[in-house]
Amino acid sequence: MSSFQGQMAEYPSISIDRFDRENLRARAYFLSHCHKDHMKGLRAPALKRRLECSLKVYLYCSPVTKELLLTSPKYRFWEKRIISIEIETPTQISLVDEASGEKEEIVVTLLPAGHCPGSVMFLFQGDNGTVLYTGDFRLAKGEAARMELLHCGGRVKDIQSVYLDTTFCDPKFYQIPSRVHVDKLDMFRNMPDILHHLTTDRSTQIHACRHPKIKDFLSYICPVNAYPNVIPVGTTVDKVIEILKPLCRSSQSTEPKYKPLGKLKRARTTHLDSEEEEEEEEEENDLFDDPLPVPLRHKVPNQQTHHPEVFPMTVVSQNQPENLRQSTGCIKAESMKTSLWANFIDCEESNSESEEELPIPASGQGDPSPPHKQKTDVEVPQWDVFFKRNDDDTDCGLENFPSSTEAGGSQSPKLFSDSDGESTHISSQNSSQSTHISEQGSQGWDSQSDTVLLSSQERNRGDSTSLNKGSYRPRVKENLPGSQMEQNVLCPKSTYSEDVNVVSSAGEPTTVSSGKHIPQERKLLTLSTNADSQSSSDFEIPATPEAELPKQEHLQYLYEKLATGESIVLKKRKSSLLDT
DNA sequence: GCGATCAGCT
DNA sequence: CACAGCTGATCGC
Repeated sequence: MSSFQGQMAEYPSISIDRFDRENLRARAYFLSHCHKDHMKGLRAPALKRRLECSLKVYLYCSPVTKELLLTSPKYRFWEKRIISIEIETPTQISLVDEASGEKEEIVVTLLPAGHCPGSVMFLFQGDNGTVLYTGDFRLAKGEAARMELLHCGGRVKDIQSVYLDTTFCDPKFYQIPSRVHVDKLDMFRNMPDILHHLTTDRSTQIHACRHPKIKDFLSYICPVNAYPNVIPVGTTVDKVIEILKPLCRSSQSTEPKYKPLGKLKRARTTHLDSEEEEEEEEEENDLFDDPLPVPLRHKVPNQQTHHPEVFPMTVVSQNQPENLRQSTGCIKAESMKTSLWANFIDCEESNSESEEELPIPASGQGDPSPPHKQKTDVEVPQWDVFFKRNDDDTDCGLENFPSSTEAGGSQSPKLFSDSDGESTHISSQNSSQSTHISEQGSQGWDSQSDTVLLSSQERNRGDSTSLNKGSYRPRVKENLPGSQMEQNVLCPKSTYSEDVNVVSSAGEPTTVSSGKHIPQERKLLTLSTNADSQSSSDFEIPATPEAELPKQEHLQYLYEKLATGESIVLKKRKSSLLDT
């Protein structure tokens, strides 16, 4: 059980995974994943009343978590107060004290946690430093190194504090609980991509074969402080802290860690399944060489960077002929308030592995890396992209918010139809199973202009897909409440509008982030680029490249079963995929 | 009646 | 062993 009380020392005005007691006064809530032990107080009358009185209070989570949460009638009252944020898309949020009017800006980036569908870690950046809340995470060694958004300029960001899940802090726990099957498929009814890979058959549980060494993660991040969220039975907070202390900055060399993310990524040939390989690769690739490995997709600044210190953030941008429309925006680290963004063009890197290409929407891969490196290829995104995380290097920034990259990558195309308004997109994050689903439209959000997406990955969204065609159906971004919510991508100001904040014209469909800033709105439409094909594949969840794409018949079968309430037992992906 | 908590079980 | 969640019992409001 988590011992975390919901608040972080640096940003006490926000509450994460706890919604009771002191947390009732939070200016914003964050839910890392949809597990009961992280939802304490989330449906309590006290919080319900709070929402009724405080119209500016929202709950931020990943699209998948939002979807899962809202499948329960007990949490439906949150429907208009939940803002989903795409994975790896730095998003600026204004924390307003409704009583005093005091406002604080913070940028949050969701990073896949690999714990369960939709699970994320939260990286917060603001005036009080950069802090990381891991929630429950299960990342293989090396995965942190592949998260661009955890890096800036090729090295790990300067993280003040890490609030982490220390469940497996004890050396004797190397095995992840093997239960992975789900009891109910219904909750995934709106996420066919995920559904296709689930089973209720306990005998065919997906076995987690990674060996988390919650230690590896921390030593890599090397924060100033590390706070254990979970104190295993039989131990004490002090003991856990003692274990963590050697991994924190004071105990490590002060030398900056340089990790060529891109290289790592490139090297990686397999995804989930081969963790070990990943690990090895990682080790091999160490630093310095080749700082700019071949980027999977780099975003190149398409415009100039405005601020020297700015780091690229990805923004979906206008249409560029090629695919990448994303531009990267940059933010200056310290100046969140004024965030400056620069646009970058996203370049894709080619992964060596070629697989099928999924039309990935725009790519999001941003390469955080400084403007210098980049290439602009315009190729179609490759399969790997979906499965791998990009490790581009990055940026920093508010530090870096590069990433959209993955986002892009991860955000994969939408699969199923857009037809209903809800298209689901799942991006796969590689190993981590986190899935992202873009939400559909929720239409009616109220406005909230406080959220801004720094980078947009929208493209990923299926939307983008449509965009290409020009047939883009305006998808509203649901996340953001209402029109305003549009997330603005933080674009470099110059490029786009200045304020990041919000914006959208009301009424208009907000496009996903990227579009937002685009001057004329509807650029989105034009965005096309990225998105391209609708073909985006659906799943990203499968960790392995060979994973199969759900066939129409399979989906049909699933839907029928769901409709009739029958249980579904699927074989896991190992089965063949070949046909698609 | 409902929520919170705990134990037991899966 | 831990995880995540459900069920049932108990207690308090």
